[in-house]
Amino acid sequence: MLSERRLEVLRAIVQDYVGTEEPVGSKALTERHNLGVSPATVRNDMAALEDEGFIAQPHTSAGRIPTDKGYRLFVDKLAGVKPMTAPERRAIQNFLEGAVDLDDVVARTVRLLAQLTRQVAVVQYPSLTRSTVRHVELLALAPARLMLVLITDTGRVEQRMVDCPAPFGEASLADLRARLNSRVAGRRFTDVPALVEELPEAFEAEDRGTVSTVLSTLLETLVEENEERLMIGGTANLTRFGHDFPLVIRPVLEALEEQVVLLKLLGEAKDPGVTVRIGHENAHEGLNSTSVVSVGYGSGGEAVAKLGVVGPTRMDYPGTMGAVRAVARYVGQILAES
Amino acid sequence: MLSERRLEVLRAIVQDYVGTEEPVGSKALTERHNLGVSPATVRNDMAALEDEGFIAQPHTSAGRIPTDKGYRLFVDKLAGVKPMTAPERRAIQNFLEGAVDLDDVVARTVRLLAQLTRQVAVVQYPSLTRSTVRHVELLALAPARLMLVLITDTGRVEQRMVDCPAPFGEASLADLRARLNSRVAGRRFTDVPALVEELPEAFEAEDRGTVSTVLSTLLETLVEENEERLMIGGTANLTRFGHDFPLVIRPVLEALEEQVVLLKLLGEAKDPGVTVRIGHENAHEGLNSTSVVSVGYGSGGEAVAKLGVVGPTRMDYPGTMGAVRAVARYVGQILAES
DNA sequence: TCTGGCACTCGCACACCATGAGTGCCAGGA
DNA sequence: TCCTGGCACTCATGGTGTGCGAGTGCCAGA
Repeated sequence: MLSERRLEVLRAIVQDYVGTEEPVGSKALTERHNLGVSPATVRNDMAALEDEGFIAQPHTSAGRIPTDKGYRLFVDKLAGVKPMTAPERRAIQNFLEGAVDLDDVVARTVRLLAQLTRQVAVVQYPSLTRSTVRHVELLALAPARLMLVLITDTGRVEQRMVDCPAPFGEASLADLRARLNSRVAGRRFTDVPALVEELPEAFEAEDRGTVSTVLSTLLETLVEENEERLMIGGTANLTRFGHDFPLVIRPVLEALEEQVVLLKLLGEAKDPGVTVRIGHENAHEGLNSTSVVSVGYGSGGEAVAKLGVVGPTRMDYPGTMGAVRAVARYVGQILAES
Repeated sequence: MLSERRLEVLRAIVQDYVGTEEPVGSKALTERHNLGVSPATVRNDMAALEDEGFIAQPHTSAGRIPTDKGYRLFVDKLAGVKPMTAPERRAIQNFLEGAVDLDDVVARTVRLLAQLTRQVAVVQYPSLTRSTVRHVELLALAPARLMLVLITDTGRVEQRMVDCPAPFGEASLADLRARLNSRVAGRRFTDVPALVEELPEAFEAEDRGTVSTVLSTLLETLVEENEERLMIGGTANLTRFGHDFPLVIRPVLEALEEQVVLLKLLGEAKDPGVTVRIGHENAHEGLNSTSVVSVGYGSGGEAVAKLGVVGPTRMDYPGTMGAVRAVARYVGQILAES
C-alpha cells in the first residue's frame, strides 16, 4: 500500500503539473512543497508511484507527469471539491437570472460554465421523459391539418404537424383539446400513454381516425428521446490544451459535433454527485486525452438533465468540480422558479 | 491594365496554391499549365502581378501566393460558380427531405454544408421580421398568467410568458384569441403593429390592461431581432486550415462563439447572389485570414435568412460558391413545402 | 515581346555539440 | 528499516554551421 507521504508526493505532482504544464522533477518538488524530506527520498517515492502506474515520465531524462490512474486517485482520495466563493456564487445567480426563456437559460449556462472553467461547456436541455406536461395545444392550420404543441413544466416547447385522415371540425377540435388537457396536464410524460388510451372511444366514428393520429403523434413526441438537444460553447478554450494541441483538438472537435456521443458522455454519469471521467475512461476514442466533469440538474429534487465540461486531463479538478456543481445548483433553482 | 495572359497566370497561381497549399514558382507553373510561354516570361508576369499587389512572396527565395486582392480578382473575373453535379443535387435534396421540423431542417443544412465544403458552416434561422404570422395562440397557465405562442409560416415557434395585471376570464381569452388571429394571421410581421393598435378598445375596461400587456409582449417578440438564432457546425474542419493553424484557429473559434459577430457577418451580404468576403474585407479582426461565402435563402421568392461557410482564404471558391448556392436553393424549397 | 542563361538569395533540413535537468543506484548513517 | 548525499549516466533542448536547391531578377539576343 502507498504510504501517506507517497500520496502527498502524488498530490504535489498533480498540483504542480496542472499549474506549470511541465513534467515535474524531484528537486523542484521539494523546493515548492515542504515535504520534509530530501529529493533523493522523493525520487524513491516517485519510482514506487511509477511502478504502481500513477505517474510516468515522457522521456528518460525528464520529470514525471500523472497518468490517468494518477488523476483518478487524486480525484478520489486526495482532492475535495473546491466551493465557489460568495461573490462568485452571487455572480452566477445574477447572470442566470436575466434569462427570458428556456433557450436563454441554456445559452447563458453554457457561457457561464465556459467562462468559469475556461473549458468547453456542454449543457443538455431538460429531457422530456422525466418532465411533466404543462399544456397541450391543438391548432387547425387547414381543415385536415393540425399543429400539435406540447409545453412542458420546464418551459420547453415541442411542435409537430399532424395530417388528419379526414377533416376535423372546430367543435371536435375544442372537445379533443379539452379532454386531452384535463387528462394529461400536470402528469408525468411516462404516465401519458396509459391516460389517453381510451380517448378515441369518446368520439364519433368519423373523428376517431384523426384523434388516433393526434394521439400517436403526441406519444411519438414523448418517446423521441433522440430529440434530446444540447448546446455547447467555449470551444475556443480548446486552444488552451497545451503544446500538443494540434493533434488532440481535431478528434475532440469531431466528437463535440456528434450529439449522440455527447449525450452518451453525459448520460453515463450515474452518481447523484459530480462525476469525473478521466482520459481513457471515456468510451469515445477521440476524447481519450480529455476529462469530462458532469453532473445532473433539475427543477425539483430530481435530475432532469445533465451538464458538464470537457477539458484536458491536466485540469484543475477541485475548481472545475466546484464550478460545475454550483452552476447546476443555480440552474435548477432558476428552472424551478419559472 | 493586365494582359490576358497575366490574368491567366494569376488564375493558375490561385488554382495551384489552393491545391498544394505551397507557394508556387514559375517553373512549376509552366509545367502544370500549358501557358505556351517559358518560365522566364512567367517570371516577368509575376513581377508585374506583384507590383499590382495581386500576389506576394512569403520569403525572398520562395514562390508566390495570392493576396486578398488577388483572390478578389480571381473571384470577380476569373472564376465562375461551379454547379453541383446531378447526383450531388439529388443527394442534397434527399438529405434535407428527411427533416421533421424547423430545428431539424437547420441542423441538417449545417451538417450538409459542412460536409460538402469541408469548412465551417453557419446557418441563420429564418428571421421573424420578414416572415408572416401563421397563428397566435394564447394559453391560460394560471388565472393571471398566460403563455403566448407565435407560429410563423416558416414553422418557427416562439413562446413568451405574460403576467397579467388582472385575472382574465376564459371567455375573454377566447375572444382575444379569435380577434387576434383574424387580424394578424397570414400578415407580415412588419404590418402587425398597425393591425392590433385599436384592439384593446374592443374589450371591457377591466380586461384592457391584460390585452395591452399581451399585445406589447407580442410586439416585443416580433421586434426582438436579437433573438435571431443561428447554428454552426463543421468546426473540426478548422484543423484543415494549414500549417499555421494553431495561431489562426483561436480567434476564429472565438468569433464563431459570438452570435452577434456571425449575424453581422452574414447580414452584410446584400447581393441577391452569392457573396464572398475575403480576408481583410471581413470587419471582424479574428476573421482576417478567413473568407466567408454567404447567400440568402427563403421559402418564397424573397430571402428570409442567410447561410454560408467560413474557411481559409485559400479555398476552392468556385466549388464552395456552387455548394452554398445549391444548398440555399434546396432549403428554400423545403421551407416552402412545409 | 519573348527566351535562355546566369549569378544570386535564402529558407530548410541535417548534423554536430554543449548544456543541464533529471534520473537510478549505492553506500553510509539514523 | 528508512532516509540521505554523492555520483555516473541519459537524453531532450537549443544554438551553430553547412550544403542543397528552388526560385528569383536581370540581361543580352532573337
